[in-house]
Amino acid sequence: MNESHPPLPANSQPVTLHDGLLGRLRDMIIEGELAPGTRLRERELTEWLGVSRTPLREALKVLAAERLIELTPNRGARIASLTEDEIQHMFELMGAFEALAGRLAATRASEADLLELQAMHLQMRAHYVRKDLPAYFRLNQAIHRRIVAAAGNPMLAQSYDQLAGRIRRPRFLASQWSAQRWAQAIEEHEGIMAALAARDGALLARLLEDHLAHKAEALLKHLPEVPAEAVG
Amino acid sequence: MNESHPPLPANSQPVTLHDGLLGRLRDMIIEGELAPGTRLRERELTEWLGVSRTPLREALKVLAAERLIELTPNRGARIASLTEDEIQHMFELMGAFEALAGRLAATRASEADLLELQAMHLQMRAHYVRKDLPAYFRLNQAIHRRIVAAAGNPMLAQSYDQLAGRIRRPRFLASQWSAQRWAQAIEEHEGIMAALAARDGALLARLLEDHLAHKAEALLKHLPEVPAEAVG
DNA sequence: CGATTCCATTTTGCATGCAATTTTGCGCCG
DNA sequence: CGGCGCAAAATTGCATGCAAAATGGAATCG
Repeated sequence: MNESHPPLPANSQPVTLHDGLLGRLRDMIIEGELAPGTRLRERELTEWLGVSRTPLREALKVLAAERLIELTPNRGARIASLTEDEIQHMFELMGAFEALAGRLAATRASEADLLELQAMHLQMRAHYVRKDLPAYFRLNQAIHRRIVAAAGNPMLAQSYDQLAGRIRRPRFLASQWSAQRWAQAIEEHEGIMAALAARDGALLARLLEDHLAHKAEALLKHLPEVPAEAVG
Repeated sequence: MNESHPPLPANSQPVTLHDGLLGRLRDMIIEGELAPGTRLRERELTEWLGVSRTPLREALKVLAAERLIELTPNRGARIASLTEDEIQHMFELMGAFEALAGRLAATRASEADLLELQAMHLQMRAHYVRKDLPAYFRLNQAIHRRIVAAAGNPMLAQSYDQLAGRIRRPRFLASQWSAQRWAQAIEEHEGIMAALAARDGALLARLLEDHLAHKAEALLKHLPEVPAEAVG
């Protein structure tokens, strides 16, 4: 009998049905295919996804635990919506996550981490020059996620990912920010990369937190312009 | 038809079976009735809890999402265990949570919050004098939770609660610390209360983080003495 | 004309049954 | 005596069926 982990290639293919459903539904919610407030009827989803209710219900329970949907007894599920206050609170928390990640990454990041982040940064800059907002947005998220990973604290990475998932949709929808804000964001990223290269944890933490605060400010300023159903 | 929230008295009684199970199982794991690594067989649990497999499986999925159990496809569930590294990472993250809570609570706490915390603090001190460790432990957790609540950020409170739930068992098991550490903890709490009363956010954040770091240090020093099955 | 009550329909919650995978026990061979 | 293979038993994953609750709408009453 062997108790050690099998050589799983990370989260490869989902072997169970409910796990696959979970991933698909999570993506659909985060990508914004399902608007907040939308009611999810089990029968409807089972027909659409080609499975029975049992695995679907299991997936819904998990999504509710992740707060991506709201599940009320006997009244079904609806896509969770975020108030402006909740978004503000999330950014507050994200700021603490990023600051901690910065402080840790400054001392724990490997040289390979730094090189990879530099490469990602340069490519993101290229997306900026080409004004390819979706690609820029994705790579931006990836860079921040990579910094968190370089902090070498899987618990932090978990919590970060969960919060990032919940807040991603309004962030994307509101990313039609002004060209000026975009330029400022790039500049801030330059500073972040420099602080990381210098392994100045205190500075990196401050820059990351400020950067996020600016993002929050830009988002909240543009929130009223975003379709109401998109944020709740 | 009315879309506003019904007048739910918060989380009263669980109306659904799986929700009730979820609470019971969560408590059993956190309280340590179920040792880490223990295999959970569905049939066994259903007989023990008097329900069918369907609601039980839904509850297990949620517990897995909260990382209180590990669920491997076709191979069932076992109580999650924590390595020493994971515990260390959790404390690192908890430190950031508490620091943020302290910074926010210093400016956002109401006078009622301060009064209630003072009362709790005094009672905890009484438990200390009586050397009632379990009562002290519970009230200590409650005080920290109350500070987090006073920070006025529900998202922070959520993340904090989830992490605290996962780490609570080893903390309790290792709380047979030396009398000296216990005295030091009380002293640190005095400082924390003072900083809060003075609404000095920076100081409060630092004191809370240091306090937690000391707890982590004491716990990790005593970990080897704790039964292996209790931490994994 | 608006609000209410009642009933048909829909939808959720749970139990059970079956197929597939894993685990376990035993005989067999080296 | 120890390792291997195979079959029986146990266990998990999923689908379906039934009961309870909620939803929608028409008929009724004020």
